[in-house]
Amino acid sequence: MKNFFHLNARSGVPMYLQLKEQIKTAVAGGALRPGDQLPSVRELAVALTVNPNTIARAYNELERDGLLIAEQGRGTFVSEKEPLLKEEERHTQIKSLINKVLIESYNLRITAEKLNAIWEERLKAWKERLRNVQKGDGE
Amino acid sequence: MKNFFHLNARSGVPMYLQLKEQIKTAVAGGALRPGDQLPSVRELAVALTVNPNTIARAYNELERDGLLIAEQGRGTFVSEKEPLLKEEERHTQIKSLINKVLIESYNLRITAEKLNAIWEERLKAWKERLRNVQKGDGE
DNA sequence: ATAATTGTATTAATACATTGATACAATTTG
DNA sequence: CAAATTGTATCAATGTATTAATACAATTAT
Repeated sequence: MKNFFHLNARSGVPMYLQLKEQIKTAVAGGALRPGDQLPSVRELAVALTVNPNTIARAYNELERDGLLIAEQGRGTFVSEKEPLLKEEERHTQIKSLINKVLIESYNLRITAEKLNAIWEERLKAWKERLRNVQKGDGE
Repeated sequence: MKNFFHLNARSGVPMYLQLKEQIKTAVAGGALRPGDQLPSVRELAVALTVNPNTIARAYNELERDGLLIAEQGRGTFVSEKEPLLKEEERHTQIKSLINKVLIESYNLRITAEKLNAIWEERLKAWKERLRNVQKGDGE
């Protein structure tokens, strides 16, 4: 399996968190699809020259979040199930993230109008990407 | 001065970070306006039953970000200046935050359409709030 | 069956972040 | 000018997070 991932031991960000982010991005970007198998804990540990526990921790937390499924003896896969949280909870989570954007935007002196323009631009790019993913070219 | 702030020592989130968030929210929400003086390091430390250094750290980091201005012997105030970062950098920062929203939204199985609906609702509420702040009723 | 491969659990070493105690420095107030 | 008030700096104590070493358990492959 091709290896999307790369860790920086001196970035300040814990390596297991770096990996989590990269997996989430790979799934959201279509590079990893539901059902896909991830590298084994040991294989990836060797490739990234890090302790297997570091990989396991990232996998574990993403399983807890419902994004991955780990099966002992078989491997770890991108989940094909619905997320664990109820729709309302998921909306609450997104609203909270959006609030952070609004507050940060205000403190950066970005007007609501400019912010909305940026939003529309990013969302459009995102939708375009989703279309391409559906056609099959993941990343 | 009325005290907007409250800290939870056992929340897992460091208290100086809790305070930073609350100050940023208070500024963005209009409860604190440019030029307003914040409680002194000691005064707030007593009110929140925490070490003065904890308050000072939050103030310091927000000053480094350009949100506050501290003057020895005088006090700490909400900045009236423009932010330190260039416009392009500020836009980059917001785009990065928006990207996080998009990725998280995808992994939560929220459609782009639904996400946009939530965005428009939140933005509308935010604009409404900004209008009220301009009229003077901060918080 | 046995070996190999996978994820899991336990424990420990280490570094770092957080908070506090205390003293210092600049400005304002009387 | 002296006292009070403000932010700043330094140092130490402590807890916690991160990573690693190692052994265990389940499944698959031979």
